[in-house]
Amino acid sequence: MSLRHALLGLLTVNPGTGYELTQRFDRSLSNAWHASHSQIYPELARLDEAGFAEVVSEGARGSRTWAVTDAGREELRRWLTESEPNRSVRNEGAVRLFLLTLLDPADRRPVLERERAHIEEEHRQLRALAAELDALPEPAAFRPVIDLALRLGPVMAEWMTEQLEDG
Amino acid sequence: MSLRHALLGLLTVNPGTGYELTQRFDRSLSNAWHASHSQIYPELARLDEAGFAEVVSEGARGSRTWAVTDAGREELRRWLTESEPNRSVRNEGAVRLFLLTLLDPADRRPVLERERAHIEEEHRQLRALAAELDALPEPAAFRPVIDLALRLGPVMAEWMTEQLEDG
DNA sequence: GCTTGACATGTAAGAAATGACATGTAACTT
DNA sequence: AAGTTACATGTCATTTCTTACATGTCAAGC
Repeated sequence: MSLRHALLGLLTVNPGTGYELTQRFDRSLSNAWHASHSQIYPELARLDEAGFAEVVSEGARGSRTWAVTDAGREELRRWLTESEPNRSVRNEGAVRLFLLTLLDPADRRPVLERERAHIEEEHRQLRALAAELDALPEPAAFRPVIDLALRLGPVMAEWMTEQLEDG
Repeated sequence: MSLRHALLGLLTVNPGTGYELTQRFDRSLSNAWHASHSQIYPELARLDEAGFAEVVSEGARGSRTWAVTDAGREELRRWLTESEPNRSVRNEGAVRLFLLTLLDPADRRPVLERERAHIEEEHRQLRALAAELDALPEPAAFRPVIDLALRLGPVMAEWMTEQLEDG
């Protein structure tokens, strides 16, 4: 159950409300997983039931701040170190890249250009995020993952450029 | 609906039975999408209903060979060129990589090593597939996508090596 | 002749995910 | 004072996916 552990992970980085976690999911995990609030709220309730997370404070507008428990931290550790990863991937963009080779070049070209523009835009946003993180007093634990993403982007963009030249 | 179009795409490459398509899904699209036969058989029936695919021959053991229709090819083209890609990605491995930064180095190390080994094994298999494809009389349309994957692998492996050195 | 494994197709229950519906509060702007 | 936007939490119907159940054929090896 990746949603459960992703949530446990985000809560380990920092406690937060369901609303906030929904946003953090999109900002930091968007290249790995997606979950909307309609999944997150019920899952927080289940984490509570399992003893892996708990409400630590209630604030304005009925907001409830959740934090991971010791049991939750241990469950996350167990999951990361002991369970076999589920390797199955879902990436529509990659499906499209694969199927694109079936189109004739005239149809393929604009799609490839759009994809390259998208990759480049993502790269710009990642660079901005990296700069933001580097300006913080303490370094973010997940900073190296941003570096990985920053390296993968140009490789994809370059491949697309070559495809556009060859096509 | 990615399953539908992935299937349409595989049928465009080559007609095939549901059984065969299940295998091809795993072999050629495993880094992009996964579907098991229990999803594929019903979807083929739906593609038939929609006029996008049809049974072109029946063989031994009740096997039925499906092929894409002209309408199906057009639907695939329309989907690739006109519809907005769904950018949401599901990749448990990437989630794990992200969350790994939360563990202490002693726990992190063996997981990183396992991941690197996995990446390298995938790379070996991709190289073998590439060699296989290059030995064929006509070049495979999707050959360039293999090249992209072959470039991404080493970047990930190197990042992991660095993480192991730094940790 | 028998067994095993690959080929081959289906269904069905349950879990997970999506997208829409529904409601209300607090802060800021005009 | 009214309007807008961001904050905040939930539910529910539908769709999609997974896992298990269920059945049968054909080829190869023993």
